[in-house]
Amino acid sequence: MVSNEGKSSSFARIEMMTGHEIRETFLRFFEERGHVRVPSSPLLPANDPTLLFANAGMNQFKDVFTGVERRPYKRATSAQKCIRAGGKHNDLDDVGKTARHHTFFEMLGNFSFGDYFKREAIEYALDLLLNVYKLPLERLWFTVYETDDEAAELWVKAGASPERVLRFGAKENFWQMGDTGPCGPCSEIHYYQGPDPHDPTKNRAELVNGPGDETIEIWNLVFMQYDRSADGTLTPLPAPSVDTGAGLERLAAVLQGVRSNFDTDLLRPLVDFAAELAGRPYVADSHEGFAMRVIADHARATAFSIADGIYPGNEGRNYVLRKIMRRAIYHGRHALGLDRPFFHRVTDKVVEMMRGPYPELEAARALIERIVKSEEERFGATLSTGLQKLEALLATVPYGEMPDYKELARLYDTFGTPRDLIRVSLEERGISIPEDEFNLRFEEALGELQRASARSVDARAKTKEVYARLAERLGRTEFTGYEGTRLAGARIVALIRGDEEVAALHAGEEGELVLDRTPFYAEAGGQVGDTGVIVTSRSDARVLDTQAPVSGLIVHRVRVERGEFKAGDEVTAQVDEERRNAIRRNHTATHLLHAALREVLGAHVKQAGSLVAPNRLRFDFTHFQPLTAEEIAEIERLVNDQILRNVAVQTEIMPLAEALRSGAMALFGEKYGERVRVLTVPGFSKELCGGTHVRATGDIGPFKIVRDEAVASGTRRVEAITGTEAIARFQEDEELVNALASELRTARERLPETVEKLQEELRRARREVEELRLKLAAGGATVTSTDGEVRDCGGVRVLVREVSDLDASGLRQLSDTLLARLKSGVVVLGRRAEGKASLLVRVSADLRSTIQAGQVIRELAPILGGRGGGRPDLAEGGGPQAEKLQEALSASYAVIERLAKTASAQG
RNA sequence: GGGGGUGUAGCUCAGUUGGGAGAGCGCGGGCUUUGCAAGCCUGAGGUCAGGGGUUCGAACCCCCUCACCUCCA
Repeated sequence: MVSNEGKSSSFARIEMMTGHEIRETFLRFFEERGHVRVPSSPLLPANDPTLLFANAGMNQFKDVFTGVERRPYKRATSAQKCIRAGGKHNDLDDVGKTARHHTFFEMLGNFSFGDYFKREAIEYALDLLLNVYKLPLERLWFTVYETDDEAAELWVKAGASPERVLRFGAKENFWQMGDTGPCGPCSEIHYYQGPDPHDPTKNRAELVNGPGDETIEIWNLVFMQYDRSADGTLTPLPAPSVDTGAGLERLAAVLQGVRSNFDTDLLRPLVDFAAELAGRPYVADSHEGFAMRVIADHARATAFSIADGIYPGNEGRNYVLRKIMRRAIYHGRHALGLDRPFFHRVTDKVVEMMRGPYPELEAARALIERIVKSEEERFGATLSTGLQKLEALLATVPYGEMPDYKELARLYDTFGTPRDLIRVSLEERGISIPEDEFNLRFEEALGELQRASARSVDARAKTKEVYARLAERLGRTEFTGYEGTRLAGARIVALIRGDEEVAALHAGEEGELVLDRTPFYAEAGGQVGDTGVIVTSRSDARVLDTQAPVSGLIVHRVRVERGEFKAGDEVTAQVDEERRNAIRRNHTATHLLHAALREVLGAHVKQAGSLVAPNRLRFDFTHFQPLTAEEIAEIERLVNDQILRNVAVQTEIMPLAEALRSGAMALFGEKYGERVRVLTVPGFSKELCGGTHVRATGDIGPFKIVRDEAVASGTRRVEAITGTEAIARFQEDEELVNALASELRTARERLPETVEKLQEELRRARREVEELRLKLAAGGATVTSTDGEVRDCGGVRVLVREVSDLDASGLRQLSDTLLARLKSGVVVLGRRAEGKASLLVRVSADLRSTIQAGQVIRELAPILGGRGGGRPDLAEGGGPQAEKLQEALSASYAVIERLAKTASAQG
């Protein structure tokens, strides 16, 4: 029985624990009870690609619970950094509105991996709460799963009074990791934080898992007891485990006697700092107070994410982070009037507050500031274009009238204009809509918009059943391709055609072969699959590709050229060696490139995808701006230096933990086995990698980056070539430069300046020609004087001329001069060029109502077999029948005369 | 991976069924002047992102490419 030494009557604490002390106390408590203190895993979940962020203390122990992974301890305790944003756990929009919703929080927990079970878990929990944290027993409530008599009994034995132990159904008190796998009942501790705990009308059972937040859950103890199989049956686990979780912020609120997590010393200084930046006091129950809480919470999520290598971007977890950041920035701008970048100062405050327990924050301090600031600037630009578009949209409807929801939603979808901003702008125009209704209609419109454009692309190839069956029956294919590219005496263990296993493949057929051992590398880790041949004395097959549809099962896609292959046949497998060597070069070069990128650009560079093919390599990585020419040159130089060193490439198989300890680069979100292969280029690069590599770096030959592009915001892609490909490229470049130099009659090193000079000369010459032509055309007019050319057509002065020396724009300029001389009248100009003729008609302003230039051109252009049009004072047209230009020009007198007469008759 | 959008002077952006490439700021020169982003006059500065097509004619319409923004998986 756990006794409650701290008497409940003295609710006022002797001295209040800080958040840091509460965390430390928790961890030390369990350390003293045989638990190993395990550091928080990064927010980027290693070993679990299905998870956007670490979101529970047990994440990093998942494989330990399922028995896949073994650790040298059976008891652990941790404070885990978690982010929950969106999804079923937490709606981003709730953060700041309630006392306890957060994007970022810390989860305290103790874990037993098949060691102790319910009894100890319950005793420890109660002991810690009552005797260390000194919580009064009469404020505590306990819940158990409805049929878990064992737990209920244990709580009472430990000191709880029986009426304080409540039973709940599966929704509240049964936990499972997924649809299958370990699961079990859980037990929660709740805390009554209202006044007068002795009054049973106030501190009552209905409040547990009930309405309001007088009573809140503070600790969840999960008893992993069963294994759920696909058909839903539960089998008891041989070694039941314990997984508990207590939110640090909640615990702090309880221990510090405040009702809101935002009033604990973990968050309040950030809220106050936001208030200080805004220059106004924090009033909890106000719009401004809400904004300050949002900023405080989101600043923590932001700082911790960036420190763990998650940067704002437009996909996956990066996108979630961007949403979080922008939400904070928006609220700061809008509710608090913080127009200039401010958020990076709040995140910096987070670094200051949390760098003690989380030194990674201090290490990334400058990076955090830079990234946050640049996101603030980018978002500022997005906001102002969004506002402009919104203004433009509002201008299309009468004042005070509601625009189409679909148009508003389009604004959000296309320009990222926050919906709050849209709603508020509407309000400023006197259109007020209840927030709920607005959100609902907005969502509808948005859904409609996105459904209209969405196509069902989810044709993700399910792993064919045949592979799963084969993998189960055959186990892992032994891969011999590290040592050699040729293997005699391999045995065919399965053949597949289409979706089915077959007994044999015959000449002319395509299908798949599985061997017991193979030198063929299956596509993995970005490296493409090998090609080559598989032969027996009587038959040949060409290997077109090699894949591993199920981990460990190597499948050769083949076309049988001669004879037949049956199960049990002994074959010789020969990989296309030249191609494989090219792949080796590119793969090792990829590692060198990765290391060089980190050295030149910074440690924030992380691999985001890669492709290793025989003719090139492609590498995607996180970086927030295009590479400069100097950076590219520096990277190339570094990589080539390593190649010239010609050091032997080493591979080693070791346990994952040891590899990570030795500083090997691993990919987050990638699944690794317990024993991993580590590839080292001594003194430069160390990475986990299953691919095939060169023996020494010198084998790679020349290395050259040929492309740098953006693949998404925050992610860049470079492509490079090595070996013979690079040499071919250099030769092409050389040829190109030589051809240019000889064409331009200059030395190669003077090419840029020669071209620049040529361009300048060309520009000047063009301008000069233009001026001269114009002068010539207009000058002709002064010499001969316009008088002889001008004819009177029904009272309108008309000047017609062919000027084929001028281009279209020269024609317009000449018409200016001539029309000015004419003062009142019509100018018709024609020109011939490139087998076409064009016409231009100008009418002086005073005649605009009498003769329309467009009308004239519409009558003249058909003569040339074309069309024309324009404005009343200027019109252009033309047609392909250039030989009829004179005819058209002559016809213009009659046309204008007719129009002039019609007009005067009407006038 | 998919949808939507943008790209015009150094910067911020206009540009009307397709018919003369513009404004403000900045920059050069001149004038005026001691007053708060000084005023007036004047000038330079453009591959309308790149390529192809339609057309008598394309910044504008169609197709491809690139860069950037944005929403979603």
